[in-house]
Amino acid sequence: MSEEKPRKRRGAGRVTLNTVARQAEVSAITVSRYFNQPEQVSPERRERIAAVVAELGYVPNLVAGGLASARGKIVGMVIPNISGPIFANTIQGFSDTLSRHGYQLLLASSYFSAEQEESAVRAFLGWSPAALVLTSHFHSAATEKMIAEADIPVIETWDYQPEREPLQIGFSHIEVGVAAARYLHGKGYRRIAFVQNSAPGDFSALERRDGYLATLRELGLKPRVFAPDADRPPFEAGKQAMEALMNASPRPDAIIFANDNLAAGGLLAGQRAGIKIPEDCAVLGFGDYPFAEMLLPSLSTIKPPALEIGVLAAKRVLESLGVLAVENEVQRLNLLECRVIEREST
Amino acid sequence: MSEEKPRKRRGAGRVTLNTVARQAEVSAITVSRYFNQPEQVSPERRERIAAVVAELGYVPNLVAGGLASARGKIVGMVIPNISGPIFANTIQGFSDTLSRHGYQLLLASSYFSAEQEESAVRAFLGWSPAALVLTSHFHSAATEKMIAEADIPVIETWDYQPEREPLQIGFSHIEVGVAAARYLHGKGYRRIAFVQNSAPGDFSALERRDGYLATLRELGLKPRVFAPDADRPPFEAGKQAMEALMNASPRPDAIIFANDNLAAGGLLAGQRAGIKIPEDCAVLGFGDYPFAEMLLPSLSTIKPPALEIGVLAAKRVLESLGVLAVENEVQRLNLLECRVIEREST
DNA sequence: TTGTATGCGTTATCAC
DNA sequence: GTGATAACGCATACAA
Repeated sequence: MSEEKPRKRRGAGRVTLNTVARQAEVSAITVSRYFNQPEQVSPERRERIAAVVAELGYVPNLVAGGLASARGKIVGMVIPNISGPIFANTIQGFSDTLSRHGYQLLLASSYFSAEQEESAVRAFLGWSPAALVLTSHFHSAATEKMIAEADIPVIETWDYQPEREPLQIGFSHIEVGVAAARYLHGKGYRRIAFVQNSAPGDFSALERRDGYLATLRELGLKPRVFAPDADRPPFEAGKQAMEALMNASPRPDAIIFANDNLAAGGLLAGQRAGIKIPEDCAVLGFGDYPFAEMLLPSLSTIKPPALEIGVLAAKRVLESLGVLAVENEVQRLNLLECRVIEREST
Repeated sequence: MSEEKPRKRRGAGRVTLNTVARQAEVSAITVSRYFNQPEQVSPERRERIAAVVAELGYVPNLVAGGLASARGKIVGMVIPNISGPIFANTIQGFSDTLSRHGYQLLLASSYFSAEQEESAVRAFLGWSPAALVLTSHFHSAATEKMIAEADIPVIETWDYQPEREPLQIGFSHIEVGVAAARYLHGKGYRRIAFVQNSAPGDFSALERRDGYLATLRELGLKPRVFAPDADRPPFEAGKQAMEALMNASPRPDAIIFANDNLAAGGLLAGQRAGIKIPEDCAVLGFGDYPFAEMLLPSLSTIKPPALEIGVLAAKRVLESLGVLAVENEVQRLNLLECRVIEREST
């Protein structure tokens, strides 16, 4: 009796490729081809297989496939924090684009910590992912080594460093700092301060500061940087900064915050202290978080291409896997634009 | 020469368990135990193995392990949308708790579509995940069938339906509707309206509405439900609702919005139209999105336990896998609380 | 505590 | 276009 299923140790009675093959009266490899290169299977058998697959509710075991091919249909992504209002869009765009092509997203967060990133990358590599997507170009030495040896596409997002080897999708944080300073200068502000992020590992924010510093010097203005206490929650950090700067002399007439959370904290603190925004002091953020347009006054900010980064990263991954046709020529660098969103606070 | 590596077809020259075993002069299974049950390996060999692992930079192949054990250290999660301000916290809590115990997160979004959820579940099952986490109890028949046959823990989050079999972690949306109506009634409002979500698949929001309806009838008040156009972006849907309701007669003196995005849209539209909030009309949201406290007037809302849901879901998963000790007795239901956050808009 | 034999479900290789 | 066979790298079962 071919019905007699031998008692297996583990996946007892599970429907496998062989079950389907037997029932459709073809070989296992033909069923495999039915899923991976359907055009190589004759239409007649295709139908037979399709019927059996539907009847048995067969789901291909991607783990076995991954082991056999040493390349799983899975892509690892490490992001500083999942719930952050900007990165969430990147994840969304990335995940959706991937899954539309049969790839799955393996996700972990690093909280701006190189160690956490390293352990995430290590864990991901154990799944022999088809590709890896990281954030920024700041990694531990061990991470650098792993990705160099992994022999899979690695993409760095939210950053742009021409001299680096990995494919990059993002923008220059230094240029954002430059653009912020120039924009405020163009509006007539002259005592422009910069408030750093309170998260210690956010090196990209420091690059924005550096762009600001260089630009102010270039313009012959005196830069003024305020650093909130490390690890202070962003709203409070913004408040702390605003209070400190408003009591300083000379008092700034415009403040660039490292991100919108800080800016919102600063904005509210300023209003509470009776400071008119933007008349007494302009406020500029970064991120264009959803609430930016809902504040009173609404928050001027610099909008990073968060969703585009995710979508483009997925496209580049799929391209380098041969799943998607390559757009134009192969581009090693993918520089996107940040836009200044002018609202009421400047 | 034992150095002579035979040319392999696929993972040519890759460092495997056997490479480590040979170099450490132990058997492969001992190295396997070193990773999975270290306490069963003698300290002396542990050291030897550790040294070789570090030297070779060996990373266990989780794909092979998953195939052999028919249970990967991976957990699938389907969430309506990743970038939504509330679900993001659930993902964050879930992912972090999992990864702290060596499990990885496989993530997909459904956009409130049962079909997309189904295809995500199907793809996940191919990875033989250790567990599956879904949102709400609304699934397609095929999904129900798959999770019933999968023989792995399945947890439903953001919901609570006592009669259902799967483990649930969440709260009763009906009760949220009840609480919202009772709260406003308690504050003296009598013409209380409800604005539905514009996303058609958000059935949980409809349950909140049902709770509202039941309560208003119970209180002897006349309910009034407004449904914005389907798929209209939330801010605009809120605006549409507010404008429609303010021109209605009798005009409501309080509005419950299906979520904070709608509420924010309504709030701004109301102010623009010269309506004083909460004097002319109170506004209550749901979600406690980050911007809620930053609006002017700040938005009263109902705060769901987003982060806790994620953390608790991960804990329950790990418990049922035997990774974590079970808290107290095994609980099939995990009912969490939503709190009314009273701010200026009510 | 440690080791041997075997199989997990698929795909690469090569032959037809 | 189709199939037989041998890996892929690890963990289970059982023995020592």
